[in-house]
Amino acid sequence: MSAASNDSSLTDHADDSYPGDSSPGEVVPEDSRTPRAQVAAAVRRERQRAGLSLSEVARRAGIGKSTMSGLEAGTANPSLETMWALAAALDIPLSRLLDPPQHEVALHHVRDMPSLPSTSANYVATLLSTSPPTARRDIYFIAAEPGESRNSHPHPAGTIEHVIVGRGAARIEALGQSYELVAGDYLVHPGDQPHTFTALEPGTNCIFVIES
Amino acid sequence: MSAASNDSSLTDHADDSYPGDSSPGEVVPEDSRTPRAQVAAAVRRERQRAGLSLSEVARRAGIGKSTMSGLEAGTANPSLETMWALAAALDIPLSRLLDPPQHEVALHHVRDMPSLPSTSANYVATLLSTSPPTARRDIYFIAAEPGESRNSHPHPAGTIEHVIVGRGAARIEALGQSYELVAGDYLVHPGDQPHTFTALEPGTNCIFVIES
DNA sequence: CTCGAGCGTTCGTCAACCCGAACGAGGAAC
DNA sequence: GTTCCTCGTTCGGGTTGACGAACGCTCGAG
Repeated sequence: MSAASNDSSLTDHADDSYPGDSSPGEVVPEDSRTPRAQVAAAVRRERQRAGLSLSEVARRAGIGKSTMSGLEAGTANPSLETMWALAAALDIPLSRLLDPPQHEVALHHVRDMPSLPSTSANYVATLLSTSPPTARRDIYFIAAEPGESRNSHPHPAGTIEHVIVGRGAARIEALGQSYELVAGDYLVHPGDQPHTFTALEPGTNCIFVIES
Repeated sequence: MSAASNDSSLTDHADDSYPGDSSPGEVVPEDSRTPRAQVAAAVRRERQRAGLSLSEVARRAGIGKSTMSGLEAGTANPSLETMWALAAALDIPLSRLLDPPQHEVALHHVRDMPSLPSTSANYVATLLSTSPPTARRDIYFIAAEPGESRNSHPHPAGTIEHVIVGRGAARIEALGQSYELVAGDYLVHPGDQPHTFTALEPGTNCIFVIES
């Protein structure tokens, strides 16, 4: 319970430069690629980030201190429920303890990316970013020309669609209403309802951020 | 490596309607909130998605069939290395086996767009969508003119920044590298590292999606 | 029909994960 | 000085996860 009482996270932790993992000749290879090492580093990092002691986290998570100790030492192979409790105690998604190397820089040129087959010739959608497992969101780049409207196929229930016009102008009809957007305008609407998209100017493009 | 190699997600998976799991009075409650049930469902889904048999996956992962069986039945509490091997065999990120059913949708119509005070006159950022407490992502619209570069203030650790250019061109420097983007180009990079943004053409605008 | 191969489940056995308790170290209060 | 609290680590012990083997089952070849 409790939860929510966590704050911090606003203070600027500039001291995260933590030494190269020390622990010299261990029984466990510091492969940094082995799951144990990754989780060990992540657990320690998140715990220190929350400003909590090892004992305190163990208490909140309802796990033994020894478990925590071995975990941070990289000598443990924790079970699912242990990690689950730990993530809950730290109030972070579980995957934050597992996805170690936050992706680096990746540049994608629109011409090199696979465009989706579009039913109409005046509408080209490019998938920029597929949703990683943790966060469910896709990012599309849309280039559209004036002409026929495009009826969006219905997305799963609960989907939310964000539309930002980067250039040109567009009309979006959703929930029986019609909205006109120019560059910079932003519309959010439920994606599971039928809606139509129409470019109003040549060279119109926009971004779709689709959350589910 | 890898990065962005995800595909699928474009095709409309309409076949995921899998029966309500039958098995009425089990020893294990189908809480669907307990980590076991979530992992059980995820494992089965991903395995069927790969078109592999339970035995085949077990063989590839180097784990026992019985382990797989219990896992999909929701009666097991797998260890970290077991899940790691499983994810590797299925060629998916580990966290895909753990992603919880994202809760409801907090739908908020954002009509007003408060512009942020910008240090430089050639750079206007507009907060389009603030992140609800559950999902951590903000969406900004940036209008920028050529001139001085803008040094982005450091975001909290773990933050990821997506940049999509809608119009014009821009140069972004991150992790010691310099990238030039034109309309439609998409760059993702860690937001907790120092980075600079420079517009290269008049009337440049772009979208920032910031995930933390 | 008979046979063989593959699938998914269940059943013992062994190893290991998890826990509580005890330990030494470092501070703060008195 | 002493006392008390907390931190993080190291031990036995009980519980449980992982494995291999055997089971019933379905499907297709001969």
